[in-house]
Amino acid sequence: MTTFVTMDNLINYLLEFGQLNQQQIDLIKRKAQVLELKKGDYFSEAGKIPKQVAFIEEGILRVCYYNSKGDEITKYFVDENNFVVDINSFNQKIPSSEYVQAVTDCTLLVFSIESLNDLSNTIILWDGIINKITEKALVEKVNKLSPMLAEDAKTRYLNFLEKFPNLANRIPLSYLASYLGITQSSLSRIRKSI
Amino acid sequence: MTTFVTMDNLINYLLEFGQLNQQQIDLIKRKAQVLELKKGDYFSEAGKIPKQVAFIEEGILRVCYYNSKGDEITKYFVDENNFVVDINSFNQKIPSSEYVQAVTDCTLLVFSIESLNDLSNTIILWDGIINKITEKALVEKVNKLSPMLAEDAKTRYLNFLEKFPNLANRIPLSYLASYLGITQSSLSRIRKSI
DNA sequence: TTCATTATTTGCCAAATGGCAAAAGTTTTT
DNA sequence: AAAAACTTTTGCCATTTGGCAAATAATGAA
Repeated sequence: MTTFVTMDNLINYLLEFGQLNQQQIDLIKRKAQVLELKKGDYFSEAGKIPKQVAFIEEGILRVCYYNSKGDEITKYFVDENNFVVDINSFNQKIPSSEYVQAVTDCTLLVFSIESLNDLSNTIILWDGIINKITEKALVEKVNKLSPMLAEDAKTRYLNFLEKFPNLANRIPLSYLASYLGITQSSLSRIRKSI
Repeated sequence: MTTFVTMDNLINYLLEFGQLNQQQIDLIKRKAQVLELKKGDYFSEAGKIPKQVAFIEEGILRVCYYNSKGDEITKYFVDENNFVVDINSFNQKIPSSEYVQAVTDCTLLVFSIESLNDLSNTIILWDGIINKITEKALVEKVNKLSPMLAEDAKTRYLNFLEKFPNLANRIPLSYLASYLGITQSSLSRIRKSI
C-alpha cells in the first residue's frame, strides 16, 4: 500500500527558507519519491555511501553508530518536517560511519543525488535554501547537545519526554539510554522514580 | 604594537574549500583587519548583535553562556585556523545569547558584514566556500559533543588534554569544568588522579 | 613585601550512576 | 499454548560525581 502524500509539508518547509514559484514547486514534487519504512528499517547504513536525502513526512528516525567499545550509540533522533542524511558522507561521497534507522513506521520524501543536482541547476534559489536548512539543522543539534552535558540524566530524560511525548515507551530502552548517555538500568530506574 | 601578519594561514585555509586567483586573494587580504585580543577580552558579547566574523591566526577562544541556573557554561573552544562567530545570531542579525572570549592572547583576522558582502558580490565562489566552511565546522562540533555524553569525565578530560595539550593548566578551572560538564572540585580530583 | 582577592584543592558525606547477574515481563516462534 | 528469545526491571554493591565548607595556593594590588 502506498499512502497518498500531498507533499504540502515539504513545500511549506522549503518556503520558510526562500521563495519558490508554482513551476518550481511542481518540479520539486516531481523529483521527490515517496518511501515508506517500517519500524526498524534502515534508511542508510554505515559503510555505504549515502545516495539519498529524506524529508520526514511522518514518523521518527534515529542516527546511530558503534563506538570504539562496540556499544551502539544513538547520536540523535529526527522527527517530522525535517531532513535527514549523514550530511558529511553525502557531500563528500564517502562511506558513512552511521546508520539512519526508522524508530517508528515512516513516510519519507526522498531525493536522489541526481534529483538534487537537477533542482540545483534549475531553481536559482535552491542552493541557498538547502544551505540555510543544513545550517539551521546543525546549529540546532549543537544547541541541543551542548547543555545536555551540564544536566543530570533525569533532566535529560524529562527533556526528551517533552520533545517526544509518546515515543519514550515505544522504542527500545537501549536506543534512548545511549542517546541520554546512561545505561539501560539507570534509565529504567529513572523511569521508576517519576 | 601590531603584529605583522601574512594572512597565509587564512588564504591556505580558504583554498582548501575552493579556488581563488591572485586578484581575489589580494581583495580578501585587503578586507581582513588584524585584531589583537588580550586573554580575557571579549570578541563578542551576549545581548549584542555580532557584527564581525573572526579567523583565528593565533590563540584560543571559547564560546560561553549562562544557563537557566545562572551557571556560566563553556560551550566549546575554538583554536587556530578556524573561524569563530555566533553563526546563528550573525546570520539572523539577532542579539547573541553567547559570549566569545579570548582564553589566551589572540591574533584575529576580522571581517565585517560589509566586507563579507563585498566579497560575496565580487568573488564568484565565495558563498560556496563559506558554506562549506560553516558546514564542516558545525559537523565537527556535533561529532565532538555527541560522544562526550557516553564518556566519563576522566575520559573527557584526557581527550581535551590531547586536543589542547598546553591549555589545561593555563585557563581557569571553571572554563574547563563547565565544558566537560562537571564541577570544579571534580575536575580538580580528576587532575590529581592522573 | 604584605595584604587582599581569587582560584584551586581537599575533606566529608550524600546522591547519582555503573556493572553484573538474576528475576520478571514481553514478544515472537513453533 | 508452550517454548524460546528478547527486553526491562531489580538487587547488590562499587565507583563516580556533587554539594558544601574549610584549607591551601596563587595572583594581583597597595
